[in-house]
Amino acid sequence: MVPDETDDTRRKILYAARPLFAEYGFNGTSIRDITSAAGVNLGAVGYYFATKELLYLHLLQEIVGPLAPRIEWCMRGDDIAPLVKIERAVRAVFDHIRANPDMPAFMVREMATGRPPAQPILQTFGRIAPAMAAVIIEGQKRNEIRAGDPLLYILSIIAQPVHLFLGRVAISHITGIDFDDAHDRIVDHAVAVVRA
Amino acid sequence: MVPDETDDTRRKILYAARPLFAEYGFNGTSIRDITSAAGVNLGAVGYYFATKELLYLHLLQEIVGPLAPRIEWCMRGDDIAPLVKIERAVRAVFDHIRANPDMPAFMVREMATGRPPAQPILQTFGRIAPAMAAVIIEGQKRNEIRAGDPLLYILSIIAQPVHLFLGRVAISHITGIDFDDAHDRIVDHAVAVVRA
DNA sequence: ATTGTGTTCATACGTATGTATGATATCATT
DNA sequence: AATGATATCATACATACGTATGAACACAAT
Repeated sequence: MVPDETDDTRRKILYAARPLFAEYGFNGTSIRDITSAAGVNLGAVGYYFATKELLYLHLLQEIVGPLAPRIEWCMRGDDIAPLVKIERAVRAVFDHIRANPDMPAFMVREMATGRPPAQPILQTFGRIAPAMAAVIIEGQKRNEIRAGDPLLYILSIIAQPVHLFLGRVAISHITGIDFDDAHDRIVDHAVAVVRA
Repeated sequence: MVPDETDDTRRKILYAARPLFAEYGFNGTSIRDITSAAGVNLGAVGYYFATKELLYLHLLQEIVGPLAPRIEWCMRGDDIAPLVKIERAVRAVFDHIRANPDMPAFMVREMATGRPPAQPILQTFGRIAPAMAAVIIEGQKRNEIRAGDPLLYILSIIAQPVHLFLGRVAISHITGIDFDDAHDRIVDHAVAVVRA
């Protein structure tokens, strides 16, 4: 029947699959990798998610889905300046990434294919974009935000944290410098860039 | 550089493999996909590149390698203001992406894995980073560039074009708006963001 | 014509893959 | 104790994969 939220095996699969998909991608992760990392039987993925792709999509929804209501919340409030709302959104994205460290890898892999991203991403962005665009346009009316395509600004606001986060790891590999303890510094950097 | 009938088998393989790796990733692209797209025999990859991974690395070098001397060139010139050098670098990255539309996908897939990027990327960034850092530090000394970690700025400068380019495609899928003819607008947006 | 060298070809091999199947185990309800 | 729904398990199966192999071919040099 409908699998319970408290179902142990199901949770174990989701928990194990997340970092594997993030690091090795969809095609680079086998069901056997997932089930053996989760310590469950090979057939468990088929039992709970029918196919590997449905498992992946469920995970994607779990990872990017919660971002939409968070951003929408940041855009609310008639007495709050547009720029402040935007800054809150940037911080919300960073917060979300900190709580879901695999999110950048998932997102970026989805965008790397030239084809339409998977439904969970389309859906989430379909909610975020209009809310943010309205705020940006309002800010531009008030001359508090520089003129320019709102969509490009939104793109920057979302992409900036994602790429800073991914780049942080790459840079530490290249230069040996570790930004692990510099989360706040990176956030401030991104906020400064976006504000400007 | 479009391969015609007289082109070398080796070239045909590289030409066919490039967009396949970009769209489907390393694991999502089979040697059979590549050779049949290239119209060559299955064994040709083994003959010219020994393994699929060496073919991939050769391609990666071909795609990101030329960026290093270009950026280094942009950083040269004692009588040129640091900010101008940086702006030239941003435009150079966009130019390079326009000439190599698959570059963002390759780069981003490399960074998505939490592990060290492949050698061609490490090598290229190892050349770019010191040159740009010196210019940024010089600009900060002159109070022409805001204080902050030079590495983070470099990261932004490289990542910004890559992500704007990838995001452009995603946005057109989500909103239906096509930025195809808006290359200059996007470049100016990125330059403005970086300058600020 | 023969040789030698570089290239192309069809095909084979072992392994890994996603998914399906049917048996077995678990456990609340009767 | 018996039943029946749910979950776990080992295993089977067809296919796809990367790579290896050796024959066939092209063709310039002898």
